[in-house]
Amino acid sequence: MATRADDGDLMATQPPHQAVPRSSGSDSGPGRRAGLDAGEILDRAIALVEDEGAGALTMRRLAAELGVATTSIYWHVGNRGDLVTALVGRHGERLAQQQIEGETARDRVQAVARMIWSSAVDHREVTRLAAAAGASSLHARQLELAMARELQEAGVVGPAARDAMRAITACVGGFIVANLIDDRTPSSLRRTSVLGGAESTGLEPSTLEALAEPADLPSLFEATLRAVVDSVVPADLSANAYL
Amino acid sequence: MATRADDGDLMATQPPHQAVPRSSGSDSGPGRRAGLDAGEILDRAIALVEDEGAGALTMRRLAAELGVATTSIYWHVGNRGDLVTALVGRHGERLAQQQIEGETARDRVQAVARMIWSSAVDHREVTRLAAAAGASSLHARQLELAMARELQEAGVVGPAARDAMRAITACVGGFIVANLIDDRTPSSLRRTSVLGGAESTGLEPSTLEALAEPADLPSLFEATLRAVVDSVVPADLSANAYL
DNA sequence: ACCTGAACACCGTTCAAGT
DNA sequence: ACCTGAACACCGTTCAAGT
Repeated sequence: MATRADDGDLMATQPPHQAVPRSSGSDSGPGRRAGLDAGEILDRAIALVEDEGAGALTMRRLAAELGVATTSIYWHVGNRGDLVTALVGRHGERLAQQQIEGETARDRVQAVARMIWSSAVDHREVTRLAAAAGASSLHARQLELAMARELQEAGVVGPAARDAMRAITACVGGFIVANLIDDRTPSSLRRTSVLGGAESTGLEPSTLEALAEPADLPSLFEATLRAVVDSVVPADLSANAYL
Repeated sequence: MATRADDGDLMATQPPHQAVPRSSGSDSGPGRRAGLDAGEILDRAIALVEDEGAGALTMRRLAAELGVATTSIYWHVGNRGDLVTALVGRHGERLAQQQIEGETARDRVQAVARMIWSSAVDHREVTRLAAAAGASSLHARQLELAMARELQEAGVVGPAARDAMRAITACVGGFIVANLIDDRTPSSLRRTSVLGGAESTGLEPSTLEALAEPADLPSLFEATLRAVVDSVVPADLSANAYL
């Protein structure tokens, strides 16, 4: 089917941006420039997002930041979708360095859940970008794998481990989204938006008043995740090994 | 401070789009046109989103759909942010019509959680739009109020009711987001994306294999929400009223 | 192999002008 | 009171062309 020269030729002019990790000095030919590499572009993009918000990440703006033509980015990392995916993945790998602590396996599973949560809080703009791209799970990938390892320690393996992980990370993700929204919503706005008008809600005044106040999400997170983890991870076997 | 005529004059030429519900025939003057009203615009926008996806909702496209100049929309409903907010709120009110069933208060709380979930599944594009605008909570507002009422029935009032509701809706929201992402991700893509390369993960093969398969989110949702609701809503008092 | 400028097809929004 | 067209300042993306 394929004539021998047909795709070997295309590689140079068609969008490459997949392999090209510019490893060693394999190309020191005459036309060489000091030049960009994908890593530099991604690091600059991460810094831009962290400093000025997810909304600041445009191809033109990033190119200006790098002192380069907009179109150069396409050559190295592909289009905006590819850029965001690579950026989120790269950032996510930096989140999985911390030590996991806890007595029981349950504690360590919850410790990983807490790490996902606090990573998101500490890097909210990257988190926002990842969420907008539907790449939250990619962002937390390394931490999710760490959670899967702790689940295995607790005796949860195979499909059960996947289900446990998915249930826990879904809840963690929900709290993260809630937190992202809360810190964009000025409290003045919340008060009036509980109801559209003044229709009767069938709620007691104390409840109505409480709904206008923000919740303490960090403690709610702790308590709720404790319940979810406990429901999904069996009690530590070593604790009652003597029975 | 304010001279008497300064803002009365502005009302007509400044963006109105707030009150104007075009109630009765209060204006049947000479220059009157059959014309738009905000409700028609919002309904058309909802239909557009449900038919062609959240991405199809642009000011120009919606105007074309209505056979009207783009700028007319601004007069009636304001800018795109206002449009989305109004649309999501309007759609949300249609979601709260169903009957809430369940023996115990706990069951009814969970029934409302399930209604939020299945509404999102049934109207995923509006849900996607709401999520992108950070308006998920507005979308579910009426159902959240219904949940608060059921919580009160269960004896949870005031700040405790708010906290219970926020914890439950955070988890529900997390499952909804997970579901939105799952049904955009072709299964072929999932398989290769579990790992970046082939680094060792410390996971057993059966777990690794399970992670490449999708989870059954609806049943995971049921089981997880049961745990969350139980942890947050005290057991029905009437059940042991005789003790 | 790498980088560029010009061009295209979109966006949301404003505003003076019409009736 | 309502609706319009023109214009502005942005986007992401493609592509022929340079070195």
